[in-house]
Amino acid sequence: MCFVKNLDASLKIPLNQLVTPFSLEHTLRCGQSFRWRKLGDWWCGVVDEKIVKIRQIADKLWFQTFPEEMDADFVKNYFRLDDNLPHILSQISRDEHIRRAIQRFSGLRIIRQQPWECLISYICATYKNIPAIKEMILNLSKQFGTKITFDDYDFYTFPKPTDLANSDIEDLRKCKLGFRAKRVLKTSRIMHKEELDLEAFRKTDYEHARNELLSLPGVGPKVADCILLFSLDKLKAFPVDVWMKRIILKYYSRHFEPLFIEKIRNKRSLTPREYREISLFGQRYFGPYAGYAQEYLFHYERHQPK
DNA sequence: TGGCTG
DNA sequence: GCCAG
Repeated sequence: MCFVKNLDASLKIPLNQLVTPFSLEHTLRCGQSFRWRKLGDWWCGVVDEKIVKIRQIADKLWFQTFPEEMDADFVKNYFRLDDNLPHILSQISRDEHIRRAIQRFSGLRIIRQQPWECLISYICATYKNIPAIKEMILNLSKQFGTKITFDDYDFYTFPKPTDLANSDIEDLRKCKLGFRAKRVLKTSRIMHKEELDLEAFRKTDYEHARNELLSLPGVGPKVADCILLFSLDKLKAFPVDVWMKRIILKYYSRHFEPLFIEKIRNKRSLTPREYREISLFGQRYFGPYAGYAQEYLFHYERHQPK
């Protein structure tokens, strides 16, 4: 077990669970990111060009990065430890359903992902489940990224825009992207030409950033909201997928017209108008941190026995 | 509103 | 879940 070296080789981040509640496990298992796997006691992921190896023991976080050594601020930034979670949770704590989810998954945080990787990941996520998405992202990284070996395991960095922009559509298809290949290629070319500055959207408002994202091939309302929430600091974004629809039908139907509920009940996907109505409800009902509410409800419902 | 890669 | 028709 040479992989599990002793903790002395790691940096420590003490967490005061009262002020900074955090659960690494819930945060990495809730399906927002596709790049982490658990090896022994450690979670391992690729962030930027670094391998990050991290574990939590009670109120302490231990981590190492490779090849570049990163400090605690890097980890704090990635896991949004700067969010005032107690305050956020008190804000979204609107009813018994969300309170149950918060209790069950306390410490779950939204991750601050890299916008470019997040963009491509959620274009790929269209009409796919989480394991399939993880596989696509891994395939893309193996094919177009850079291999880094750490603790006897191989990791691959996520390809740069130029790598995908200059790729052959057939090679993208081989990564099991299917009809998403064309969308990924087109969007990569736009990003490669730097026609859109994703990072800049961190500072602009939600509406503006969203409209810009919607201009990209493969980015509709749901994908845009995921990118805004998971990588662009737009915590009011309220992505609506099949799970969120189920949650609305199960717990929140009384907030909608009966006719509306009937319409969405039996069909597979929402029209843009229906999407908008549910998403706006989420933002109105849960407030400026609606995205956090969405994550807690989503993760909670996915763990409910059918 | 249906078709889409496997 | 997005996009073409």
